[in-house]
Amino acid sequence: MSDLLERLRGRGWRMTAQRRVVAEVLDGEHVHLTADEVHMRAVVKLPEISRATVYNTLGELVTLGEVLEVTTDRRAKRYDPNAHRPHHHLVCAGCGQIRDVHPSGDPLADLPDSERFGFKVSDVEVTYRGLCPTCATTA
Amino acid sequence: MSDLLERLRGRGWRMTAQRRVVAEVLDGEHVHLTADEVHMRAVVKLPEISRATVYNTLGELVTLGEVLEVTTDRRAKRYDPNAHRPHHHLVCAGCGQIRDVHPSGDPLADLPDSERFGFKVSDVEVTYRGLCPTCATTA
DNA sequence: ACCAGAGCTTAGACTCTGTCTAAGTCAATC
DNA sequence: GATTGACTTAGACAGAGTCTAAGCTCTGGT
Repeated sequence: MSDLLERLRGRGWRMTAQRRVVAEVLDGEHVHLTADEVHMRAVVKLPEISRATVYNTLGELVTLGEVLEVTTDRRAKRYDPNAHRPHHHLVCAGCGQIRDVHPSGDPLADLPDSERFGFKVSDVEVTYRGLCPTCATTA
Repeated sequence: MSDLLERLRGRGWRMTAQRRVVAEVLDGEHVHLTADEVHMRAVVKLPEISRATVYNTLGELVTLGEVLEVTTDRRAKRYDPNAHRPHHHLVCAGCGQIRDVHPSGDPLADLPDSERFGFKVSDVEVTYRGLCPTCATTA
C-alpha cells in the first residue's frame, strides 16, 4: 500500500490534497476503520475535507481494488487496506474489533456442485465471531 | 418451526395477535424476508400492526434463537426461519436472492489457534457470492 | 368474573449511514 | 497563464432501524 499514490496516479487519478490524505490515513494504521473514522482522522490533517469526499474516495479505492469493504454488522461499513492478501475476519461480539485471519482450507472447494443451484460462485467471505480476551473476562 | 408458538409460550411469552402473525409469516414461506417485507405480509393479516412491533418481535425471535439474522449487504437485514439446521448462504450479486447451502467441512476447525488471538471463537458465518443462472445469462 | 399492573403495541420522532445535488474550486493540459 | 472538466463542498435527502411516551391488553390473583 506504500506506493498506492503512484499506482493511483498511473490510473489517471487527479491527485488532490483530499485524496492524498485519505490514502495516508488508510496507509497509516493497519486497522479496520469506518468511513466516519477515516473522516475524523483526515480532518486532523486537512480540516476542510468533507464527509462526501471521504465517501467518494473510499468508494473509488474499493472499485480500484486497493481497499476492501467489510460488513460485519448493520452499523458502518469498514475499510480494510489489506486488499492484496486474501484473508477473512474475526469479529469481537463485545467491542466490535476486527482482526484479519488466515484459515487453512478453502471454503470455496467445500461447496459441492449440488449445493450451487447453477450459480456461478466467485467469492466467499468468512466471518468468525467470538469474544476478544478483554471482553471475555469482563462479560 | 411448526410448534413455534408452543415453544414461545413455554418461554413465558405473552401471546398476542401481533406476535402470532409475525410467527405465521416466517413460518409460511421459507424465504429470507426483510423486516419490512415481514411487516407488509403481517399487515395483510392484521392491518393495525406497527413497524416497531415487527422489529421488536423479530429481535426477540433472534434472541431466543428461533430465527437467524442474515446480513448480506448494506441494505436491510434478512430473517431466516431455518435456525435449527446449521447452514450458510449463497447470495446472487445481481438480484440479491439468497439460498441456504450446506458446505462440507467445518470452517471453525480450519482456524488454527495461532490465528485466534486469544478470542473465544463461537461462530462462523460463510457467505458465498456469485450470479444466479438468470443473472449470469443476462449480464 | 373482575382487577391490577406488567408487558406489549402504537405513532411518530429521532439517529445513524450513506447518497445526491448544485454550485464553486482546482489540477492538469495546452 | 488560461481553460476546462474533474473534484470538492455543504447541506438536503433517503433508508433502515431504534427510541419514547402514551395507551392497550393479556394473564394471574382475588
